[in-house]
Amino acid sequence: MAKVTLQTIADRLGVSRATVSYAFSRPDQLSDGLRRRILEVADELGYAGPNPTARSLRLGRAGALGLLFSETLAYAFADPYAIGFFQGLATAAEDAGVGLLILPLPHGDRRTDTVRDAVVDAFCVMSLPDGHPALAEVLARRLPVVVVDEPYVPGHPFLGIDEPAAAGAAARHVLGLGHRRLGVAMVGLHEDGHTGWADGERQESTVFEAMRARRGGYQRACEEAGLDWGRVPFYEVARNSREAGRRAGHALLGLDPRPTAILTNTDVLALGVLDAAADLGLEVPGDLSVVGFSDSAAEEAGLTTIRQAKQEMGEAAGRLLLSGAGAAPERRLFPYELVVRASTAAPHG
Amino acid sequence: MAKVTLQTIADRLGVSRATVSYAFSRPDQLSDGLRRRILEVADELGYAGPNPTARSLRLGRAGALGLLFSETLAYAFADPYAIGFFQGLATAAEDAGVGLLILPLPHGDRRTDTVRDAVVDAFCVMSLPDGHPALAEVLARRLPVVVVDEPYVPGHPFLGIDEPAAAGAAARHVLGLGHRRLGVAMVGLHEDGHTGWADGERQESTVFEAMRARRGGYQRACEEAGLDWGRVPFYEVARNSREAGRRAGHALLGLDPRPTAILTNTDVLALGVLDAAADLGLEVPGDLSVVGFSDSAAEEAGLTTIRQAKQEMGEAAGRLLLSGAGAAPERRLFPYELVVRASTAAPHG
DNA sequence: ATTAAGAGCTTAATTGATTAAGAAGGGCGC
DNA sequence: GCGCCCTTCTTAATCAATTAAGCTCTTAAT
Repeated sequence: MAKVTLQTIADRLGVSRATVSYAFSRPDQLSDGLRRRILEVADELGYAGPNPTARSLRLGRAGALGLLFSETLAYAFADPYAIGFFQGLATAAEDAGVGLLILPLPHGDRRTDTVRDAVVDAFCVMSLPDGHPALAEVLARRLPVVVVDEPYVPGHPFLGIDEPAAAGAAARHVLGLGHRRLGVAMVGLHEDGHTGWADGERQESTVFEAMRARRGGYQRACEEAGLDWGRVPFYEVARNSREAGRRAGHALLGLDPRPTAILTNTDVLALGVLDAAADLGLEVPGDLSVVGFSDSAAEEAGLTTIRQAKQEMGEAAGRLLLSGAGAAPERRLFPYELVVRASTAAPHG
Repeated sequence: MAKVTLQTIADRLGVSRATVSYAFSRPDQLSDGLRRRILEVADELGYAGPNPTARSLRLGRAGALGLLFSETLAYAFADPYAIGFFQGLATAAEDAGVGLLILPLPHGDRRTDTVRDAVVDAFCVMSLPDGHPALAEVLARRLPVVVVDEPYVPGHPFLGIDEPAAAGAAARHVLGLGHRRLGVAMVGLHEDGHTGWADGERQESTVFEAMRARRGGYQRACEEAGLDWGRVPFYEVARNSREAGRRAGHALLGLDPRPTAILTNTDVLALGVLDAAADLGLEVPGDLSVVGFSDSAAEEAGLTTIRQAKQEMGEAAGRLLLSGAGAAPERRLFPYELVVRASTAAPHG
């Protein structure tokens, strides 16, 4: 079963390759009879149809959108925020009839062949740490690119939220309720897999721009409320999992004096903190207030959080890339919203 | 800014195109000096690197796995079972350093250009209804294909579970607890968007093979227990959502006599049934037993369900396709397991 | 001095299509 | 009978690479 190409069929019928091509892609250029015969022979020979790669080369379009995400794919699919974004992006892709090519970035070994070889028309980059080699590789491809959340790349469209403001809103909410002993649990500051207390230097050396900005928002709000940021306990975890959140929760709640409010930079982490509180028999929000981020897993748990329009962002990213105007260097900040639920209240006492 | 190709660089330097190609892909074939000069000029001209499409054409590999799913992508990303499967598939893709191309199947208009044009090395097809045109299109591509869950395509590898047996286990569980008044709520029987009671004919004319098999498993178990299947109320919903499950729940629980146990073919639906029970002030499992399917969203809710190894299935599918032996017509049934939690108990007597 | 080996580059075939432009033939009006 | 248009097909350029094989020189060994 040798390879069957347009030429094979052409030879068999004694017609030119062009004719066979027309039979598939431009029926009006051919007499019905010949066309039928061509399709018949194609079927007989087991022709798989015009080779998409060759077609793509000739037409100069790939029919796919590339998606880059900082984490392993298994992880990406486990993150409710990412999933929400994917949904939006997929909707845009679907409407345009193009595929969505999810590109793995081998963690550890930092080869980026997969970016170099991706047959796509544009790239959507989401949450890459500063200086990640994949970003350079993407830019080298000179295709339309839009970056979501981080990092900001001058000259390319950017989609995100006003991170410091959003984080500030979360912090001011609990401060406004009267809390003075805050604790912070954050994931995604570094890529070294470290879990534990983070001092000022570690906090600021974050390689994830958005997380850095978020932290800055917390700090600013605290300082405006007269708190000494240096005294706000700050726990860093390596993975955005409920289990990691629980660990952070235990660390923070084990302090003396115990924080009365804990800020987290993801909902998943916040859920873990709630678990820790439950472990210790603490009432939420009576003994402890908890704030999440992104409104991705918060509703059922009654979690106060910052809502982000993740689906809208995904769709906007897709449309921007597919509109061709994908290169317009636009910095678009989406609205966020503090959603107050049952996980926050004034401290007693 | 005209297009820059290998040739542009070659011309500029007065060397052959082959030389420039070697500079990128086979450094050992070139003197260091020339190679450096080539890379320099490439940079200067803004060369985007060897064109992946051309490369792919020449090398005969796409570096991507195609994934087909019956639903809209936004929906696929909302389905915990699908997500679990994706995770596994993505892990395999990641290990092999290939991308995962998610292909939208425009719902409604049934064009399948996207399948025809997909630049992939193999296809993974998941849960397609009988006779869906996309399947024919996939088979026409003559690439390695593996089908997951449905439909079974003779001559191609198939991955799934023993649906009738698994469904039977779910049914026998409640029957064994002493329930005699069962109700069934199922999604994904037809594509006509119908929600309501399904008579025998509608039940059996299901276009989704796996769901048909599942239903058969329920029926068999009921009949073996001496129940008249024709009297078991069967409610069909169009979408796999919690809201749809609640609707089904209300329909079933509004019957007189009221069922004491409800079987559902997804966990999401089961959660909706629990909502309906709560609406009506019914105790679970005291007044009502509920069984889900897939163990995709069941743990937190304490739902009794059938656990499927979705991640393992995804990984197996990926490895099968990437091993090249992807054409081996294997029919592999994965283990399932009845997980009994707090949503089922004996009916009170 | 002669030959073999090796380094460094070029030639040319190959991958599998699309499509503008041209050519051959038939039908029609004048 | 002549020119003109239309249909139907062919020719040939093009898309952007990879790579086996061949050609020149050096260099080293005999």
